[in-house]
Amino acid sequence: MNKRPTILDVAARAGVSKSTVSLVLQNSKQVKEETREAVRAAMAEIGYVYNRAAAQMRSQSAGLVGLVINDLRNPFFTEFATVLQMTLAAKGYATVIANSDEDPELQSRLVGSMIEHGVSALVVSPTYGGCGTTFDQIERAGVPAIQVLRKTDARTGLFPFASFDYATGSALATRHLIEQGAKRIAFVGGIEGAEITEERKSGYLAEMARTGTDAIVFHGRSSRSFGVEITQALIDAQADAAVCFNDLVALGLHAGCTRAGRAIGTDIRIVGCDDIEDCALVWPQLSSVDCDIDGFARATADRLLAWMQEGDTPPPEHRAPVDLVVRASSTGQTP
Amino acid sequence: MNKRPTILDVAARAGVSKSTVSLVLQNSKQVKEETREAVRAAMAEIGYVYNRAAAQMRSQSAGLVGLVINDLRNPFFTEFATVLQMTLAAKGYATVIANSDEDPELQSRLVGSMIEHGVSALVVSPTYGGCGTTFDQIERAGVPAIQVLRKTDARTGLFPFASFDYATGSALATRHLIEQGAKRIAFVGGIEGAEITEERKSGYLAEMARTGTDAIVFHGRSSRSFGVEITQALIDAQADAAVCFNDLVALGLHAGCTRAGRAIGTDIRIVGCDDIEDCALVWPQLSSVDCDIDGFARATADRLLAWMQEGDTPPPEHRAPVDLVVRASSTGQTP
DNA sequence: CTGAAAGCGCTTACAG
DNA sequence: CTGAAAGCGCTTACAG
Repeated sequence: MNKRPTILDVAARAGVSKSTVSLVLQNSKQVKEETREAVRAAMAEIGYVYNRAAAQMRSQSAGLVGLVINDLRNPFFTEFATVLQMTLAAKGYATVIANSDEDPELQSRLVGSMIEHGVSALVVSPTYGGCGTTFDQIERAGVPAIQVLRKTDARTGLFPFASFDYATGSALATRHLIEQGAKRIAFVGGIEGAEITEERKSGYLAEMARTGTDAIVFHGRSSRSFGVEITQALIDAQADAAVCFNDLVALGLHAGCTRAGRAIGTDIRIVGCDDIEDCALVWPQLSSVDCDIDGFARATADRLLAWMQEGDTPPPEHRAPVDLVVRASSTGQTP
Repeated sequence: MNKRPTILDVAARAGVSKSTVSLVLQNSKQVKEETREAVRAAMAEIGYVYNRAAAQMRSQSAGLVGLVINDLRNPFFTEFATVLQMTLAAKGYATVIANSDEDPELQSRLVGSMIEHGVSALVVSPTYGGCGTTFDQIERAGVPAIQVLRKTDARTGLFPFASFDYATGSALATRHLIEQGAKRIAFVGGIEGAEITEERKSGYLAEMARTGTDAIVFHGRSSRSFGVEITQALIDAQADAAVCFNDLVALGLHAGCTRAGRAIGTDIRIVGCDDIEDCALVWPQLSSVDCDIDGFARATADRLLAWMQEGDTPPPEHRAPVDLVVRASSTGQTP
């Protein structure tokens, strides 16, 4: 294979100088339409490919955005990553995606690598604990970065935070269960002490306090398997309803109750959180707090682009609204 | 913010020449241990960050691998992407991940962008149809690329293909259902004519032919929602068992049967394919053809690294073995 | 609107 | 083991 042609080859072919070729590459309007066409034709003829490394070196911008996610296997994050990536791609940015797998040390290495690659900005859904290094690193490199869905660095002026209004979401869910006649409502899932858990729990606790009912809390992992495992404890506690930390826990509980022969929607009412696709695809269908993750991902991409390109720093804290989607798992009414 | 320090600054600080710094960066053993330490210390003191764009430009290698997936939201692909990314990260490669969303035109643009970014290799799970452009592009750029899970370009010498032995998998599933006493076994899901569908179906058809039983085939999308939708058609066809194209279809069918009041494992026996995590987390648990996607992803990463680094071209076609995991959805025996 | 020249921060032979 | 020099393929002022 020959070495790749450069702008010099294109220039020779088109009979112009290499500066002109460079300007065409940047869509500068100082170049006459005819010339532009001629250059484009020359590029096509000799199979020219743009060398971004060279451009990046000179212009200090790579057209690359870094995305580091604490758990990429979780479908909620997968959806976020996918939509963010596709939105950025439509604007000409490639996305380096990495899963930190809840490992702060790995997260820090990944971020370091992305900085070396010259990412123009970072989006981080951080691990809990040990994030200091990571954000200090980002600060030193001077790369714009936003924290999404989890806030682990308090400097939201430097690292703006965007998430959903989860407290309202769980309050809505709890109130709905009370209206359905539930008497013993449990909160299930989420690691105790994690900011997001406390936030989602706060709406539940507020409603329980308001109605003078005892709170029943089962903390744990945010996975289907935790939902399955905790089912018996809920039955033992005579819970007749559950506000779950997220849909995975709710779906696990759903499976656990089916297994235990408890009628979902009557014996036990379940509400999840995130409204992932599976909620509408299990039977009975699962009620959930709907977070418009596609819209959130697109908005995040837009905020990031405005920051990178126009220098508009996003607001320190943004909360996207949420919505309760009522289905059979909390009403017992199968459509 | 000051501009970032370069190797010249490091060299000045450490009192050596910039060549020496460069050698330290590359872990060359021509540098004395003491010198190496001094250089490292200098880098830490002044907060040096390696500039890969510059390195890439000179050395023609970016330490970047491109991954293009036809459907990144599918948990099977998500798992593949995640493990591949993590394995490559452990070897010092960053991964640019993109979802082509089954759109050949988008796929071609994404691949073009990755080539511009100077990826050292590509892993593609291609869209069906219109892949010609994409692979021609890759060929012109001379970038090593492997096709995974779907083969859309016949030039497997140029673009080695790696997948699972799906035909054996569906044959195993079908034989198992026959042994369980199923009389009317359907094949459910998968777009007719797609190579992977035909491959999975072939094992089923072979077993049906071997036992002289009529085949019942319902083609369609590979999603949960298709599984839900097709349930009634299966009931109408008096099917008592289903070999599903994948787990998503099987899980949709699972939900549909629960809704319709059909006892899974007795009235209707279901086997999925891929053995994603959810199979063990629904009730009754779902039997499935286990594809060790983690192992496959790691093996793919290794093959890719050997190709990039040693020039070892992978074999034109690789088939990873599969395994039938029997659970309650096909036996009716709840553990 | 186009051309000649400098330089981005590294790596790579080549001397010493 | 270390230093001086060239060059990777672009972009960016600066003239014309």
